Amino acid sequence: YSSFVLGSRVVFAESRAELRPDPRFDAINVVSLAVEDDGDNTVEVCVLIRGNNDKSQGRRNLDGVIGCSVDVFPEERDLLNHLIDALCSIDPDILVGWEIQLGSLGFLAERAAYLGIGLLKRISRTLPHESKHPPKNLAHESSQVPEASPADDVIMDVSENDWSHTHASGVHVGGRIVLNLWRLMRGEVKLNNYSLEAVADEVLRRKVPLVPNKTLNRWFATGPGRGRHRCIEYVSSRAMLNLEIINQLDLVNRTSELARVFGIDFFSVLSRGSQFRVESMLLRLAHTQNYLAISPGNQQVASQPAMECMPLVMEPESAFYSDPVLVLDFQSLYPSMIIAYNLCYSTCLGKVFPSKSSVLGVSSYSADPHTIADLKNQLILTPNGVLYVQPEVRKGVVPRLLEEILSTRIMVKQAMKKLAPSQKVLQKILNARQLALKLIANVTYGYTAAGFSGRMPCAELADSIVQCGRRTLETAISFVNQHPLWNARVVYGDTDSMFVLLKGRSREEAFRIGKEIASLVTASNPDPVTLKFEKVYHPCFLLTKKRYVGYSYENPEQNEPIFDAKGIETVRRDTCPAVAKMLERSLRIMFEEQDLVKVKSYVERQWTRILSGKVSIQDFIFAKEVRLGTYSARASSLPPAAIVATKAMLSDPRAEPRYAERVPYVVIHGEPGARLVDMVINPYGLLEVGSPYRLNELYYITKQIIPALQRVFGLLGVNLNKWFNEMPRPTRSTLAKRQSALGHGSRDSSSIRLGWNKKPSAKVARIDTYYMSSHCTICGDTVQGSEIFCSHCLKNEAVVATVVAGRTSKLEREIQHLAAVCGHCGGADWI
DNA sequence: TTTTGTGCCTAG
DNA sequence: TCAGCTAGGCACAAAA
Repeated sequence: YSSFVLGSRVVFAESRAELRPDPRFDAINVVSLAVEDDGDNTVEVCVLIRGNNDKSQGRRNLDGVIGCSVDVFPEERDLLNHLIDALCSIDPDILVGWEIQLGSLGFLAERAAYLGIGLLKRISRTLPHESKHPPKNLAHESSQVPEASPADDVIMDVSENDWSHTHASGVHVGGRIVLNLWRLMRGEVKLNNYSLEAVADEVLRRKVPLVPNKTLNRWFATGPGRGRHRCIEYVSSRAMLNLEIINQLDLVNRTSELARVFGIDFFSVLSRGSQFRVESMLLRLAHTQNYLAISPGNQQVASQPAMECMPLVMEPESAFYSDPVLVLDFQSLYPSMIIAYNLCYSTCLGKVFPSKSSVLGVSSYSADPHTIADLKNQLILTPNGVLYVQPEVRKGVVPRLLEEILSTRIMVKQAMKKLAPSQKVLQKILNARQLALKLIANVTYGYTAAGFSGRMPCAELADSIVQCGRRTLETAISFVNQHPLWNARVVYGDTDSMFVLLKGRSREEAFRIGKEIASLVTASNPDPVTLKFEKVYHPCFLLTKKRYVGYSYENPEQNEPIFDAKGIETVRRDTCPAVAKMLERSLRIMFEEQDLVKVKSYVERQWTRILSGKVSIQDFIFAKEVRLGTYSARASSLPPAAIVATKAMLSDPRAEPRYAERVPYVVIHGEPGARLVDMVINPYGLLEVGSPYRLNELYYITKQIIPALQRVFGLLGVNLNKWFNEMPRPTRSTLAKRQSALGHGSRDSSSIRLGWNKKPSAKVARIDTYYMSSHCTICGDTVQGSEIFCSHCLKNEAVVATVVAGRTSKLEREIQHLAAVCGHCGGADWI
């Protein structure tokens, strides 16, 4: 651990026109390594450039600029060989890349293999394997050096392997951990897309530019000097970003802590599933008690009895509640059930009335009747008709494991409280540890119920856990409903939670009653079952099962409520931001003002903006995960996001989305009666100059925004469609005048595609119309006279340089890229 | 027009 | 080879 080093690399390669780099055609121009030494937390950057022989010139222009070492190689092979040497001497434990398969290390390996260099093998820490199938020619050509036969490097190391391809990266280096950072980020932060820019914004709170490969090429081609320097600086900054993100999230320490708690190795924490973690802990404990686990085959697992029990999910009384609603839930309900009722593989005596005799889970067992008779006062009967022995007879392994996990977690939490505020590192470690314990406690039930891939599931045991939980919740609900003093009613509950309506009570009273309920229900249940009083909603909407939203208060002193939504569009990623924003805003207005007139004027204002095109396209971009190759052949067509991805692949095979990558799309006007899948395009398609496409405002309003709002405000008797139909329609007069003044009036009208919008009256809103705007093309600030850019952006050298360099006809396209480089307006935004 | 199946994402 | 669970809502398109 002491010599721990992170290596991070970004590759920039040549590419042809708009295409992404392809190792079969495009040479590597720049490789940048950011190396962090865990001992002193220093970061060093090494840059390798392909260029002319004049090394001194390269150095002179680059030295000291970003504090990195730069080496220039005329030949690509030399560059790669030097890279391999550098990696071997740095000898990092972990190699990180943003996208390991098509970019970064994967690209390097593929390109190296193309040039006859076995890169992955040569940076491996393990000795070359005694190959099972040695190349036949090797015996005859003994002079051949190992790296001269790199073909298997590609086939074995960068091959298309379903599992490692979709879940890790498929790129392996012996003795080193290879991290595919974007995929790890999916589990760390919830985002609409997992580009480096989006993650840097979320994690580091920093806007970073996205410069297309094509632009990098142009910069690089200017040779030693400013342009090439900018290219190198950009590539290096991307490499360092990887390290910064990892450090900000404390990824390495947290993963190490998980590895320590579960007793598994570092990479398995990231690459293996929950079963592996549960087993690691369970088997270790089981062995100390002289138990061995059974190993049923796939057939056995598949043929175990079906599970019959379901958690309780109440149908909520859908309504707007202006009275306080309490939210209480059982803490770690399933682990509590396992402990309280001694539920375990090792304590189960089977069903009282078995449908098939002597079957228990994946195996067979029938309890001896005499034994059962002897134990008759020491048995536990679960609500699904399964017998278990009491802990006095035999303490189960799973209950013991969970008891230890839960009590350790309490100890860790207490230890955290005793820490001085200065002990931040220890604080983080202990916090990671208690989270790991919580995590493992909650998936232990899943282990017993793992049907598809389970290594040791047990249907009866899983059913007992669920049904005990269900009975506990049902008992609590009727207890609350029947209590004579509270006048309370449970209006919703899901698995382990209760929503209690207190009609006509104040929030203060609600907090008092909430505490009472929690302590009485806890007292009426066996240890360690605990009902926790979580919060008071005041007011709230209950919509359907698993969908509700309210203003929440966690203690009586709290004055500012928290907007708390579950399951609705504001927290979902399968709608566009416009829907989420409008829904949240109107809910807040409703909660704060309790006045539908104000809600109505808000949504009408927004609809007007949308219809007049005064909106940011960003708010209308959908982004959904795409898993090409998994779609049903029976279905009529692919989902919209998959359509967009497939289209992109037609012109550039390297644009294929990674498995489960989120692919963005917008909905545009189409032929009347067109299906949705015929009206989706990549968002960039809308921004191109002369684009015939137009955002389908009516689709967004009538198919996305209105239904979402209707589900909420319909509960108050509102008809959103009526609101929309009776709303005065905005005219696009300002825009139309401007266009006709430019002589652009109807040039493209024949190519306008029309869909929902039956009247072909709308004009094309194109980027060049904004040239007549009184706003800066880049940042939107007001400008003087006929200026295109505001004074701030004009002061930005990078912007001006690129504008002046480009010919006027190119200007329009460049503007998309300019927004990314502008230091004033923060960069990555759309225009 | 209603029902059914697929896909996606979330709650717990 | 490798893979915790179920319930549930909703959009969409095709079949009934």
